[in-house]
Amino acid sequence: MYRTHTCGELRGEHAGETVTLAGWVARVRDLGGVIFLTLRDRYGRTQLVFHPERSRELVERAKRLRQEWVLQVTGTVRPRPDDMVNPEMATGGIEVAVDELVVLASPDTPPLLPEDEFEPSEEHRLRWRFLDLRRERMRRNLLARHELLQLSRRYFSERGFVEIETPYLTRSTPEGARDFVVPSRLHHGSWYALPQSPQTYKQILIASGYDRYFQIVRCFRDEDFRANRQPEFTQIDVEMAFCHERDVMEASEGLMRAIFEQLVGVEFPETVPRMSYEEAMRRFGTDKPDLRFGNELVELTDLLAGHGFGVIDNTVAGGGRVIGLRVPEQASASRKEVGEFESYVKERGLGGLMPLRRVSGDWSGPLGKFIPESALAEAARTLALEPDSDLALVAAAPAPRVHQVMGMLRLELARKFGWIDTDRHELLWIDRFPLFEKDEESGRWLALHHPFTAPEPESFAEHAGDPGRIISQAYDLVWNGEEVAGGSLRIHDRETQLTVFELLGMQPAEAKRRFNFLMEALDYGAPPHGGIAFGFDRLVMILTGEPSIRDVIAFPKTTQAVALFEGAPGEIDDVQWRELALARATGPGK
RNA sequence: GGGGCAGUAGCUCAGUUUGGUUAGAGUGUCGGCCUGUCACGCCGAAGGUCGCGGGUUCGAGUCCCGUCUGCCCCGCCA
Repeated sequence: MYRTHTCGELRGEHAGETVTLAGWVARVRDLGGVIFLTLRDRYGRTQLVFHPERSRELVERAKRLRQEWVLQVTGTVRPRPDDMVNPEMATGGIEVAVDELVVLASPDTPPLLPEDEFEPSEEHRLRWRFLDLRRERMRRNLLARHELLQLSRRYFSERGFVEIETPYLTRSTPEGARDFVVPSRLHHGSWYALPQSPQTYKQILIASGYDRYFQIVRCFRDEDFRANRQPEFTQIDVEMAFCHERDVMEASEGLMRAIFEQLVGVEFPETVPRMSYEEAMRRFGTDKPDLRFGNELVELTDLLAGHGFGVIDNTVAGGGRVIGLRVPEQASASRKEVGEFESYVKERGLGGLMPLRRVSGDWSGPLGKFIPESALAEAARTLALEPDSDLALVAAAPAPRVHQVMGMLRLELARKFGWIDTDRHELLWIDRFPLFEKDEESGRWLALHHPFTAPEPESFAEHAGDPGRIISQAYDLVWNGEEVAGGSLRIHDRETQLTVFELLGMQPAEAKRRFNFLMEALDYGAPPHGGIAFGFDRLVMILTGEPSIRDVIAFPKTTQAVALFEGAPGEIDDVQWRELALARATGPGK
């Protein structure tokens, strides 16, 4: 090796030893006589000293060193003078007095300086990713990711789960997200699809008798991207045979316990609460409520309707609801501030937002004008509104949109007013999801989770004629308002699976064509089974506190799905076009 | 598909509201000084397609139109 130690390991106990280090120049402090230099590698940083009394020639050579040069140095470890100890540095008690210097690389000034005090633009960081990855923050993130990968593998492996890889070249599935597709050279006109998840494969593995499966696996979905969504992302995919919901949840909670205790360093809750989808939507307007703060949605329909206030009465007559949200200590919010909250909900499809507050004994605003005192007082009690202190924001609109938008407003207010205690960690399960939801455009029923999710037997029998009311045996795990895992018990018999396909508008012949491989597996002895998949990147985001998924992935894509560093997607050459029997589309509509 | 923010020196930004002399700062780079710094300090210099294209104007970084790129949000993401 080029080194005897790393830049992060030398301490006082090494004093007097001759060591060899290798790394990048973080900073140079040339004092004219003596030169200090911070050498960096992924383990840490160590101060080097070039002293004229030790070697004038070395000091002269050290004068030419610049940031990000790669060095190998040999020297003596010595304790720093007492008043020169740097308590900020792990190695701050020592320094290495250099006797030999080898310059292993002397690059030009790099376009991105990893030690820079400024945050480079994201475009620049992605273009020069290899330099960006030298930065302390990215080093920390990638190492946290590594820790979670290892912990997860260890956890499932030690509990008898077998990691089995499944294909990346697979067939396109009709439902769900848009597929990334790959043309076949040997079968012109046929295409592979990259998996949106290994869902069908893992169910088949269960039918094959691998009764506990897991895989840390890449998934691909060609949709629009966000701060927490990438075209390719990683899941911890888990499946179990002979299990109930509770078994999958316990296995999942075990992983979360390990994460809390070993990586986050907080105590794991005695029980992880469960909440139905219906309750979550009603109380928080979302299926992934953030429980680190309160200020829940408050149902005011019955209190505020029927008093002759047109805005409310007309909405309620059309089946709408009136929802309020308490904003503590904002009774003095200006018209402009309230206007900003109103535009926030208007941009998201609500007609308006009414402030409700009692200041010096008077109810202000349109609600105060149209609603009788007694109803307002009751509404204030329901909201726990403190007079002369709190503000409430009230919206009347069709459900469930009014809940969803007020839920978004709740999060927006939490960010704006700092309601979130970032040291808190709140987990909960959301269950009893509807099996189907109606696609507004086509009017068709779509699987809310995926088409292999088992319905709850009673509701399946009871609501055969009303698919919207069928409840599924699906569950999501929510951590601090992020959906970090989602799973379900699966259908394990052909009859139920065909019925569900049919409700989704798929005839048996079509179902056979598309999913025959799964149907056959169900025919020949599939045990009851279920599973879950964790959004691995999102777990790392929460662990590191990063707001962007791109900051926990070594080589991510932009929101336009472009890799700025290596330049993907890119052209293919004419030979490839010919071999794949592809032709460029021309003319309008291309 | 829709809405919003941004693009000026290698990098991070000011300047754009109200068009007007030579487009500034910090940092980095280069040169000089400095023997205990740790974002070392001090002095000096070089460094610009104001994203790109078009328009208005005597004159455009600044106003108008178009376009590209990055980011955020809604829709979308079983």
